[in-house]
Amino acid sequence: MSTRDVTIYDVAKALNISPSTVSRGLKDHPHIHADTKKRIKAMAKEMGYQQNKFASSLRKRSTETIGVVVPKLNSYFMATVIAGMEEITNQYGYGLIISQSQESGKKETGCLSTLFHSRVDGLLVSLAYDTENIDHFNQILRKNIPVVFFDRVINCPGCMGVVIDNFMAGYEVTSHLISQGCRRILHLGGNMLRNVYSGRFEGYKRALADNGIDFDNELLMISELGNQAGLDAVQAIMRMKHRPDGIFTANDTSAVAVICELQKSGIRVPADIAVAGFNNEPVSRVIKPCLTTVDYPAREIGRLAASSLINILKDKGSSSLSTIIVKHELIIRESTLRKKQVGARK
Amino acid sequence: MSTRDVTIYDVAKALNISPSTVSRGLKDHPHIHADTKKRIKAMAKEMGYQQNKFASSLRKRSTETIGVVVPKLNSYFMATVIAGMEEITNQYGYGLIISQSQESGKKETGCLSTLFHSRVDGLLVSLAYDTENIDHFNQILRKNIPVVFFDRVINCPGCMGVVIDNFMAGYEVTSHLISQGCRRILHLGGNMLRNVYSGRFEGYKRALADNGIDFDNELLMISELGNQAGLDAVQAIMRMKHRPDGIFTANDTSAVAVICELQKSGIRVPADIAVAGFNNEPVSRVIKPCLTTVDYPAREIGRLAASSLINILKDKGSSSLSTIIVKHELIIRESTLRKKQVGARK
DNA sequence: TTGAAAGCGCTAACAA
DNA sequence: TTGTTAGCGCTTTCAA
Repeated sequence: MSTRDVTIYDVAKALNISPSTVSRGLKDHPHIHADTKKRIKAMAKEMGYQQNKFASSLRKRSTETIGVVVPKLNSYFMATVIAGMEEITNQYGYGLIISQSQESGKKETGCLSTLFHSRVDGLLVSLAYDTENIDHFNQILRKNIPVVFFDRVINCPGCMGVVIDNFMAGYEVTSHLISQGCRRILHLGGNMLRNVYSGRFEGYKRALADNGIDFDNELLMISELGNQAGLDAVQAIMRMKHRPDGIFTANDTSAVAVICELQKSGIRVPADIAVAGFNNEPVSRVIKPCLTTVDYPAREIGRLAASSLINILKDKGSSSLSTIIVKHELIIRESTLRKKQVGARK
Repeated sequence: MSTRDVTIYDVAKALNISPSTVSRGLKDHPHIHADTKKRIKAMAKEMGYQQNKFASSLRKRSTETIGVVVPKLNSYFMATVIAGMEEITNQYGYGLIISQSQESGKKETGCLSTLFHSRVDGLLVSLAYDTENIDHFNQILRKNIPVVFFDRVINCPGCMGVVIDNFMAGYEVTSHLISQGCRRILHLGGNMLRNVYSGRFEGYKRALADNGIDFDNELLMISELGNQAGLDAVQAIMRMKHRPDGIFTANDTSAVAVICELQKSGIRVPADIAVAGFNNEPVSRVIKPCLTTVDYPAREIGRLAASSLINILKDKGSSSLSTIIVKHELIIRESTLRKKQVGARK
């Protein structure tokens, strides 16, 4: 191909010093004379030296690379989380390898294996929809590669997690619906293996209980929370003899689909049925009526997950690993406002 | 940390053969006896051998890694393009490093430099909104690292591009608006340095001309095509003495913002003003009226870009580099249907 | 068909 | 404060 790269040997020769001194000088080793450092850096720059990361990784047995596994990339939430991660990792000189599990536990296994073989130093993971256990992490955990989960976490010895309080958020959404006069609230939830969905559901149940409303199993629907799920849910609702007067869906995508379909069926939102979603995706402000939802501090989650991981990587053996809970916010909009009151709008 | 990795030396020792034979056997070198290969592979598997990519990269001076630079990750379009790329690159054993320029030419320079230092074998790039030239590619091009642009391409000696026919798409959208009785069509466009925006604009102009409508400079607005741009555009429209009867925006985000704001201002869509967007993002089916837009074959673009790059990488010197044009499709929905006719709906 | 040996570029233990 | 030296694990040329 092209001309060979400049190496520390070339720089050393040009300066008439040894390669190791160059290596040390370049990374500000304390034992090198300030003048020498200056000369080394100047010469390196002049000659267009750039470090060969493979040689370095090979030697140091560390890659300065972090693997990221997300269910999908196509949400505003994920894009923002990743931007937050990049912000931190770039600061510390780490690179990011991003891969999508496409919500499939099987593909997630593939992603992990690829990242493992790329010898990432650590992992940032949000689990796929249908991941059942952490067997596919064994290989990684055995090697003591640290893993920080975010958003969709799982109980995993020695791993950290960054989450919101899904229970509380679910509780708040449901309480809000109740405060708007809803008594039969349907919950459109996801796979209860995922903390985010079980948490929201438990919060929903507790809010019902705290308000003296019995939980009705007919009003719980589990799905993958996509567009189709929204349509199906409305079909089912239309067939009910005793329809709900409120719906709490575990994400915005399905909430939007539900609202569209309800409206098509001649049902008014929120007058007949109030609808609340989750995530505060931009689409929640496009749909009419605007969607009540829960906001996540996505960028902050990304930053926290990344800096936690880097802490572990630096400290090597930092113990007291645990879970970080960041705060969420209930965003009240028209889709649930049935009483003429001043709600906090956004 | 943990136990050392299994190397080809370990496998060789276990089999009482030489490391070079193991290396060859593992990659199906033709000169190795079939039996030996079988034994090598079996033993490697049994011992849990996994190749050290750094040693290999260091030696071969190639990383089997492809760098991807995109403006932003938060669209359905990009997520799908990337999924298409992964599909192909995984097949050929290449890894992907994805980075976001956040629509900034300056950050794009940073991304390229990082990827360059990671010594990617090739690059897949969609340019940032305000990138002015290809100076920041010099470093990469000088090293003969192949670059394939997609969607937002640029004229660059020796580089390939994968695009849709933006001119034709712009022409079709505008012609459609005209067929719906629009005569004063406003174009909300982007930076004309970007092929996608200049193409759409030129198509718009040509359609006007072909229908005997003079291009009116007052009806061209350039912006970054975000939410705010939509609001601003409507503000400006409201102040016009002679308002447009149709709007063609260069993306769906701004089209959606425009429709919301028009409706807030008491203007009916499409009766008073018809609105068409571009990209067929999912939100185009949420907004009411549903948005007329142009569909891109995102996954296909990703696949084509990736396989083109891999072809170059394999063939080493493959010339006749050029541009691949994939087909788009005008999706007609309610936001532009002003005449009672049967349109192709989707 | 297989083996020996050199070296990719860097780091770090040890020596000076 | 700087230098010497020995690898990290792999590929590949040359020789057998």
